[in-house]
Amino acid sequence: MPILRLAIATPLRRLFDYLPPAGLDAAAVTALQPGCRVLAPFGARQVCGVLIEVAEDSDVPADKLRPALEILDTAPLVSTPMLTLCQWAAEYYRHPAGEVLAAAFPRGLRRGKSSAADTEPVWQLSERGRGLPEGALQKAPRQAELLAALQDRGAARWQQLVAAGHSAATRRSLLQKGLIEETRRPLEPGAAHWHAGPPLSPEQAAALDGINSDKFATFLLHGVTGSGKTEVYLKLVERALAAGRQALLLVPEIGLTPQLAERLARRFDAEIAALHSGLADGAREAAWEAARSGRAHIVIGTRSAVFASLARPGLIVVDEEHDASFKQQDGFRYSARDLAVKRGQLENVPVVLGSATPSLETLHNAGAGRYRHLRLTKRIGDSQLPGVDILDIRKLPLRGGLSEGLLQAVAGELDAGNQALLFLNRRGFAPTLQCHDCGFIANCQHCDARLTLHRAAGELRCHHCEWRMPLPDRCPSCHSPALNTRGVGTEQAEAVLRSRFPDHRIHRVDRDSMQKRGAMESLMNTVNSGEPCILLGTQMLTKGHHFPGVTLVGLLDTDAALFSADFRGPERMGQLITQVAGRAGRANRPGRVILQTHYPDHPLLRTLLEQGYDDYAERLLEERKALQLPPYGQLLMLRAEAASLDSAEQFLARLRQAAEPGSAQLIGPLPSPMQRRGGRFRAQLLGLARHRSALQRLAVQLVSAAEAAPQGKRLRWSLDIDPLES
DNA sequence: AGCACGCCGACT
DNA sequence: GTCGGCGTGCTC
Repeated sequence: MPILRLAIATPLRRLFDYLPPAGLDAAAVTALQPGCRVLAPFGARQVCGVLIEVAEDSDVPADKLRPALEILDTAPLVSTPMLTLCQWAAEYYRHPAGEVLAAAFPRGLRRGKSSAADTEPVWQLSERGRGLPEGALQKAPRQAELLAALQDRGAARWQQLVAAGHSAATRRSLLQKGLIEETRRPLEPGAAHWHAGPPLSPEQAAALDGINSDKFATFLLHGVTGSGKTEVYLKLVERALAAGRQALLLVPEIGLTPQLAERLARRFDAEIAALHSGLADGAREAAWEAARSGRAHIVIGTRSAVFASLARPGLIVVDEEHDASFKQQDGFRYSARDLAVKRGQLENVPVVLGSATPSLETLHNAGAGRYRHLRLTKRIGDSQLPGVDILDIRKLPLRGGLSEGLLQAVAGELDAGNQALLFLNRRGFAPTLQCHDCGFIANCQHCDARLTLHRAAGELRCHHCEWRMPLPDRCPSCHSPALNTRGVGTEQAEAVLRSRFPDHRIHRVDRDSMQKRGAMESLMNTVNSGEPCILLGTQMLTKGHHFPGVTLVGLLDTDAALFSADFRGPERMGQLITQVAGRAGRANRPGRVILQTHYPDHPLLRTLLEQGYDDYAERLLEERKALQLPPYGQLLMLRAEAASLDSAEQFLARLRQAAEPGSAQLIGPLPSPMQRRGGRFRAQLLGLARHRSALQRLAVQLVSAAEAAPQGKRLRWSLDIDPLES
């Protein structure tokens, strides 16, 4: 008796065996293809699982096997390489296969909804229509035209007919006469067309030349900001489309999707499917189906799009590959960048990782010859990459975090008709509220964190949980009215800039000011109209956006990054400063970057600014090597969250005891960096290994110990392979 | 994760 | 007497 082995979306880390549904003969069962969805009873409910294999027999006792209810698809909804990728990811990240596969489906299809994507509705001549004598319908020229069109084309999508000028009224008349009919036909991709873009610079041409494979190979496209990486991507997409294949482009944030999509749409007359978390279920399903059926020529999306099946994959691009948003930070903690590379291998297509500031992992892979390293060192046009001026702000008076020197530089640019961009990675008015009389500090009741003052909202808010409260007018502890703020957020800097530059527009760009949908796009339009203005914002401002009119970039306070407890702190700082600085002086205007700091002689800062990101990264790699940290060592992190720190730590201590780490090393349990968050206490156990295999063995042991531990059911725990935060 | 079963408090 | 609280146990 053949057995259907299903992946079911449940936290249980195993596959489930079923008997074939009643009424299916043995031949039909063995012909079933993995990747089809199967409806099956699961405990007291019905679930939709994915067929992984048709097996000969089962280890499960025969009396426990239940028959599946229905095979939902005639053809696999997940392509074979994607099925392999999901199983690989389940193993690698030690995550339940059913949940990994669930990530590969849009919500509706995950629940067993039927997929109509294999066919599309088309109009064609009916039996009677085909038999109509020549020259009929003379009194209805519109109908005759539509009839003739269908005669020529055979069958056509209604959209195509509308585009050719036919109307719904004409269609209705012909339908009533029984001359045409609507049927469904298998989906066929339309032809893609495009126009040649601007001529490539010699460097771009050389890079394009270097990415010379239509088979699997990984390329690092390492190009300074403004060097025209996107243009190289477009040429690569062109190549894939010319070969009749699809291109997948991954970007870090939703905000970047419309921009790239728009640029693609301008170049390509082709179907472009966008996949990101901001999409409603219906739109998401449609885009996903367009990708899977092969109708979409280009698929662009965020992290989760790495799981979108493609009928004819030809290229995978990961833009801004260093960006942390490619790593999912909860639940199934995968790295879309790393999976993109694995996917390229499984589908045998080239993978291009692009960045101005590549991650140390990627640089290391390139250095080891696993990735081909292609460089773009020059900016397009004559524009120069600006140097960074350090502004020593020790002992200087600051207003809203701004020194007089920086304010004057801003004034100079505005007077010259230019735009200035100021970067402050802290939203709100001030990060701390303190009583001047008794020293009381407003802390969150649920987290080990200070409450941020939001003046416009008249609130204190926690940036780590949902907690917020009205701004008190007296100290809650000693009732003194002498409440002071400490530190500066974007809201405060904005207020200072407004009073200093009343005649200029100041655009604040952070999560609070950009809540409305389309706010970013309308801002981009205003700013790119070229009017002199000040842009003030957080990270949001730095990711990929182009501001051609910006000639001055100011970094108000990046000092905190110099003293990060996390070993990745310096890497992130280098990427951030380099990325922000890169926003200045595009097009043909020279740019200038001013960095305010209390530590002008800090060695990290000096290396970065004097030698540039590449040498800086080289130095960081040497340090990582000496400490055997990634990419020279492999990490895993087991986190636990409980009602008390004690129980979280006890749980982890138990796991540590149960594990035989072999050559791997275990550190902890230790309280997590922010011990209490959202009212729960967090602790962690870090695993370090020289080799992947040792880390994998450790991961297996820790997970089985966690599942066996009696406390395991009462507290929340999670395993993070290749964690970004430690 | 769901969902059922099971054993103790305040309601018609 | 029952409706329902969430502890614990299972899912091929």
